Amino acid sequence: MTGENEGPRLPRRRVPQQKRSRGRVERVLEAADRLVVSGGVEPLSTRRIAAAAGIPVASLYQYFADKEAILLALAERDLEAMNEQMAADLDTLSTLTVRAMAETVVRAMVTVYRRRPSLVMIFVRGRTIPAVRDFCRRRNRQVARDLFESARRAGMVREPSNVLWAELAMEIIDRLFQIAFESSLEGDPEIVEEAIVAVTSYLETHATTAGITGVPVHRG
Amino acid sequence: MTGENEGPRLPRRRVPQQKRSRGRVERVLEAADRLVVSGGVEPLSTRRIAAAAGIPVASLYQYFADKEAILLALAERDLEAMNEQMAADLDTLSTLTVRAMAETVVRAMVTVYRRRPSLVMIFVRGRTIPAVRDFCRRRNRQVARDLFESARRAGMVREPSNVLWAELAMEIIDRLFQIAFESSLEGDPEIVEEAIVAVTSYLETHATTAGITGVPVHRG
Amino acid sequence: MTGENEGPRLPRRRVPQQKRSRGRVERVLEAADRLVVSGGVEPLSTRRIAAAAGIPVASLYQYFADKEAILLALAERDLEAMNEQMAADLDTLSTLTVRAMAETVVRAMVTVYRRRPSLVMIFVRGRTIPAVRDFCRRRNRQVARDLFESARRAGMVREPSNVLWAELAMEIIDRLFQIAFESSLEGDPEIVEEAIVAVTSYLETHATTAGITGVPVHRG
Amino acid sequence: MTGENEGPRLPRRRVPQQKRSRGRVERVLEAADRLVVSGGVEPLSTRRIAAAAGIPVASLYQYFADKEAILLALAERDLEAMNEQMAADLDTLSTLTVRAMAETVVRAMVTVYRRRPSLVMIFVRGRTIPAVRDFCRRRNRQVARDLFESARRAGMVREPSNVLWAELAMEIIDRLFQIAFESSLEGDPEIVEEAIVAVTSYLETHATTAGITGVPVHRG
DNA sequence: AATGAATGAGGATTCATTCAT
DNA sequence: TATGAATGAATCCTCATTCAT
Repeated sequence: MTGENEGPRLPRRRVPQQKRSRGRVERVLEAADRLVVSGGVEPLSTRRIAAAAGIPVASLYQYFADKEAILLALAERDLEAMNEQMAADLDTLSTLTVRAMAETVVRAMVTVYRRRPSLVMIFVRGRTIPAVRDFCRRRNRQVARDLFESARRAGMVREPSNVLWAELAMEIIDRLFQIAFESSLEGDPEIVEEAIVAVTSYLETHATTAGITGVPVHRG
Repeated sequence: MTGENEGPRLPRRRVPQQKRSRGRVERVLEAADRLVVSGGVEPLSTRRIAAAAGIPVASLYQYFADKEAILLALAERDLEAMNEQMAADLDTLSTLTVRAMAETVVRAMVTVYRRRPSLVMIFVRGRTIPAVRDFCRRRNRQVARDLFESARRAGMVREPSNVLWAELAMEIIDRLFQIAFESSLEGDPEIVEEAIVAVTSYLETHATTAGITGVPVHRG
Repeated sequence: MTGENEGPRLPRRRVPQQKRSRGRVERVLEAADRLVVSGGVEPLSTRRIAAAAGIPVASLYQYFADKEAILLALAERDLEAMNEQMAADLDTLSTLTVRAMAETVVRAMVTVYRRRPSLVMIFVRGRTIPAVRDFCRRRNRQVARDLFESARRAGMVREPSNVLWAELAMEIIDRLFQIAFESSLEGDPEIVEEAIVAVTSYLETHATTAGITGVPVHRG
Repeated sequence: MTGENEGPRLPRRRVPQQKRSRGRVERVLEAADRLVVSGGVEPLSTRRIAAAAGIPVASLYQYFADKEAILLALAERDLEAMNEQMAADLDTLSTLTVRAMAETVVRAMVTVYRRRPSLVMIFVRGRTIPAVRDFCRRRNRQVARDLFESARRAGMVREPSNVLWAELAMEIIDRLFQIAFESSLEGDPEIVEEAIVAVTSYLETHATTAGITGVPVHRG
């Protein structure tokens, strides 16, 4: 139906590579990672990070614009992995449906969250930091747009379409993940399943019949 | 099956009346209200509140346990109004459906948010304050449980039922409201409509046929 | 000629009495005084002041709005004394001339500067602090206006008169004092004499004949 | 009495040519110039200068001993122009009087200040930087000495003469210029005129009759 | 000659809360 | 009940400069 449908594709956005000096930067990120996993995002301070990394506070500002930049760099690193996981998993689908896409995306996210506790601490539980909250909002929006574009090109979205649908869907997932991961780093499986149900049922209200019954994927 | 169905009912939970000294307390709340509406929740401080209320900082602690208590008292006052609005509006329904309940609840919430800008500032945009975030979470859970109980008693919920469904539904609404009210105190109407769609479609996946087609309300 | 001439009078401007707690405030001022006299105005810091006063840094902010306020309070205290000295000395004049007023004012200032080394450190040498510089500028202007008003009322100033003359005269004195006191807390006497000459010769260019030859003072 | 009077002469002091590498140095100075004119002297920092010049911070130290040296080099460049303006304008006088010299010098200064806003920002308004303040003091003293020497050789100064007179005169001009240029880069004309009056009247108290009535200039 | 990297030192201020009166 | 006073703790960030390469 759609002709040249190459399946959903998430652009691999590159982390903008802060300067060089790989070793020190890594040490800072690892220190921040440790601190965040053990104590959450709130009590993080430049002092603590610097101490944990074994470098002077002032040096932090060589590698990062400010405190938040450290947090976001940490998250970005892992979100890159999440992008890859999502892209790879979506690639394995031979038939696209709204449900399949939703499920695939949700499970890919869970997979990465489980592998990266600091991502949970920052991206899921860290929304009390305004900079983090804003960052997450932007990220959700971007991922939503990318997925939406794929789905739309695959003819799964009813026209006239509205990217807002995808953005809200992503926000629904995001919130349900906050609940799922609020008391465990593993994520409550029951809530994860409900997230799939919820987002699927919502998106199907805006889907074409093909989007519900299935669109075959042709790859080049 | 439903037998004695008296329609959904939200218990009017009382604000736990901080101490006494009504006049000063009111002045504090009004001051906090003003500050929050004009500047958001972040830059609020005991000093500023006290100054705006025209009382010494130390006196704040006569009426409120701590800074957050002020914020929460402010929210609670308005959430009480929201409870009433929801209860009243639900009372007008002669036929209950999942869709009707969802729509009624969402619209009641919008009504109150529009009337109370400080509620938007605190309850919707104020989640960067951990105490607020936790409070909202508890409140959402409670409202969800109350509504769920009504719906279940009305035979709208498929068994074996799970209150989690209601809680997640409420969190979906909550999140979509954050998006709807993020750039306007009026709430983006398009997003509000989508919120109704989303939460309805989700809840219908757990509803009985009656919950979808309609349950007549018998009042005593 | 002038009729009711009561001689020049400087209003005794009151220091706006920061709060109460006399003891602590005094200790802070004394500490700042010591530090300023021994090290000048530049290396002054809240930390050092607090340490020298034996109180926590945060307490500084109970008594003073900010760091500069401490410095200015110190200066103000002594400038009050200078006002009194000037007023008292001007009071002793039985005949007013431009020269006599200039000389009296200059000598009164020297008297107080010699008694208050910290005033020299702040008001004369401390102009590298923007807040101090601005404060001095305002003070000079105010004193100039007051003196000018007296002189004008005494018929010493040629009409149409311009208060700018007095302001510039005061700035001339001020600058020559900076030179006089730059290498000694006593003030180079030769430069002081020249200051009198300079300001007198300038003001006489704008004076009436009476202003040059003498106006008798009638007191009530 | 005066014999071989060749008119006042200001030695053209050479800027001591910081190292070499002309292009980069110029770029730094231009960057500093821009920054100073737009934001004043206070918020200047090596980082900002380097950024504005498009070179690494560390390279600044190839061309300048320290941060202040940049500021002073900038000022020196323009003060050289001021020397030339003063020398040239004094050269046009066919009869020397104290008044004529004072007026010529003041107007020459104004001319250059108007042409070089950065000189105003540094030399006139930049005295909150200790290095600048000291530099200005030295410069004023030097110019005063040079002019004094000319005047003295021309027989305009009463003996026993004292170079201090010239130094104080220059400081008077300097201060009145601070007032004249404090709120405008053009310099308040009224204050400029008063500066001429003030410095003339002061210097005339130390002048010979010839210095007041006029000394013909003989050029060789 | 040029520079990326590194840093020690210090800066002012804000805050929520307690307690003696 | 009311409050003036007091404070411990912590905050992020900037800066000029050096040095190894």
